[in-house]
Amino acid sequence: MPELSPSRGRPKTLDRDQVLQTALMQYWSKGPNEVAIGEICTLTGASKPGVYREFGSDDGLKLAALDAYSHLVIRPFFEVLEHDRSFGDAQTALIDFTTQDRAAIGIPNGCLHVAMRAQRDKLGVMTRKKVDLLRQEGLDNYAVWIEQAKSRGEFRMDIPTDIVALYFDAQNGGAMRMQTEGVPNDVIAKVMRLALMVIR
Amino acid sequence: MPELSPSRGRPKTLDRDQVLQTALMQYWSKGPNEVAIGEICTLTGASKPGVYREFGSDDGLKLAALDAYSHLVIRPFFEVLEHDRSFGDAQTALIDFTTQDRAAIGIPNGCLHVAMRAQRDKLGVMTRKKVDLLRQEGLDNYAVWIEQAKSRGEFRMDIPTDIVALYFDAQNGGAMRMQTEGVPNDVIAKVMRLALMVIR
DNA sequence: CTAATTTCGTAACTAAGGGTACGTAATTTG
DNA sequence: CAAATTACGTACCCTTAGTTACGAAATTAG
Repeated sequence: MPELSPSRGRPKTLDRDQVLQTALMQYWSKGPNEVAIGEICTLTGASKPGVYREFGSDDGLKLAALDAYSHLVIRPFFEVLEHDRSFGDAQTALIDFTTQDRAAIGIPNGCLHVAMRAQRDKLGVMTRKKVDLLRQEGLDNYAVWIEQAKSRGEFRMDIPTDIVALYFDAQNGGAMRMQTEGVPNDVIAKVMRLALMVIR
Repeated sequence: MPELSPSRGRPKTLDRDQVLQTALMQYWSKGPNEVAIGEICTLTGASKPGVYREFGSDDGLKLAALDAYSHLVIRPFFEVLEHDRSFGDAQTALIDFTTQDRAAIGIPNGCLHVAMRAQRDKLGVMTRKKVDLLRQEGLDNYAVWIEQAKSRGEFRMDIPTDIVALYFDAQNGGAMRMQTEGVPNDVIAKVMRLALMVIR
């Protein structure tokens, strides 16, 4: 059902991927509600009707950007936890991932998902739904990781898994907020190491 | 220099305090950028020019609301830490304060200051400045509390005070975000107790 | 009572930003 | 080439929300 290069008609010139990447970077660096569609058009040279034809609405563009973000950042983030290393190794890998030097690799500080969670009410229905879904998936990912560690005897059994999952989610959110607020990455790393001391 | 009831002229009818309280509650419960000035006018029966005469601008009204909030909530919050009880007692008092049943006492969930920090870029210059000030004051308050606990031997000396202060700030932010997202208070309390296990 | 003073509130103005109507351009099919 | 088809982008529309111009209303001083 997708329009796979129709044989007739005027050829498409709008660069979907360029618009999407630009939108993603703008939303990520400035916040999802500080960027107007017209601004993305100016930056990419696209026309407003072109963008609307491609993404349907503001909500659609934000959804597409968040989806791209989830593949670019969130998925790799949770893959760090999966690879069967020890609980301790995974934790340091997680801290490294979170506090790596963003400027050096050309990506913005903070987390688009965390930012969207903080502005949930201002988002369209589709994006909001995706935000909620990603939040739940994140908690689930933490949960399986923790259960695994418990079954290996690497984590204390006396704290419910869902509480620990919320705790990790909170630490990540806190780290991302600090980064947004300009706290240096090495300081954030120290705070995260403190946070992970609950693990004996 | 304040206009203390001028002897002449039409008497003022605008109820400053009512407008301020309404604005505070609206910003607090819905978020500082989800409430239009016109809405506050409708709710209070005030006229827009009246509100502007009293508060100067949107920025001025938000500043006044945040200031009221700091006296109503933030100050009492940090006073919990001051009263010379043990570090452990102060911690449980802090959790109780944070996770008390808001609906029962008629105050909104979440924290206006945390919400404003997340929307910092959308605020006017005056409110933004106040937000930053309150953040710094908060960190300072945590710091003196921690130093005190250290000097009493109630807290490990091997972690820098400023790191612990950022950690506490992050936990509070996380708790407030959970509350906003609808996590039940008893669950939040459990997460906070886990967070405070770093203390020995 | 008149002038001076202070506040009131209706009815605008203005800018920003999401969204689209519509005429035009570029292609393929027959 | 004509018809059908698909995409393009200028120039709007419309709503929201912050802000104010301005004439009327209340009050006191002289």
